[in-house]
Amino acid sequence: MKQSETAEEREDRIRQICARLAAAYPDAACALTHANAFELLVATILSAQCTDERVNMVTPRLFQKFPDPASLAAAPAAEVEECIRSTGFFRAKARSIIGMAQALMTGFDGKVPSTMEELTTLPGVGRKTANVVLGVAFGIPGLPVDTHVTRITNLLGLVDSTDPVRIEQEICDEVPREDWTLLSLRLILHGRAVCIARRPKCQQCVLNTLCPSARSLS
DNA sequence: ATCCCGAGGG
DNA sequence: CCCTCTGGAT
Repeated sequence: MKQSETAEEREDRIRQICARLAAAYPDAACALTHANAFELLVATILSAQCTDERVNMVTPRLFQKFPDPASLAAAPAAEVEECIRSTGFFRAKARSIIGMAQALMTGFDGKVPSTMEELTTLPGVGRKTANVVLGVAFGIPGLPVDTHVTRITNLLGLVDSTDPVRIEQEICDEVPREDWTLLSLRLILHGRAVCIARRPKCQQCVLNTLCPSARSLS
């Protein structure tokens, strides 16, 4: 049986994990196509339980028809639903983005707010979506915890929880603030390319020797 | 805990 | 067929 690592060993392992991810994904960036904070907010809401690639297929037409909060706030639900159908959860997502746009118009002068407290008052915007917008659009450090971050941090033995808030707190507590946003983006890239949920490619994983869940052969 | 919901991979 | 995809609201 492997005994639990000391605080120092853990700290060092986290540093190495961050370093190897940085080397593997030096140019990590948000993959959601967007021209401004409003578009990013819409795209991020649409990305729930859906690949970013598919979101990018529907947003050009959506933003052409509804380019700003004012037009989206006044959009017929059926028309929005038709635009975003292929992203799944289309009725709930249409309700969310239209309601979000209306809330921007009535409460925020048509502008996307830049605080966690304000963002999470918007329909369809939870902590994960808010963290994406804060980090990518406003450069405010945060750690969006999605399905990939949840899976990988648990496999790595850095956390033992599926509670996003708890994961965010525990990881942020041990990683420099300026690295939070990129770490999240890199974990997501890693989760898509290597540490795939269904069948992790442990043989070609740069975190192989740092991961208690790694298998040497499949 | 459950629902929302389409699309692609294995 | 079953699982998963940058979740959030009830």
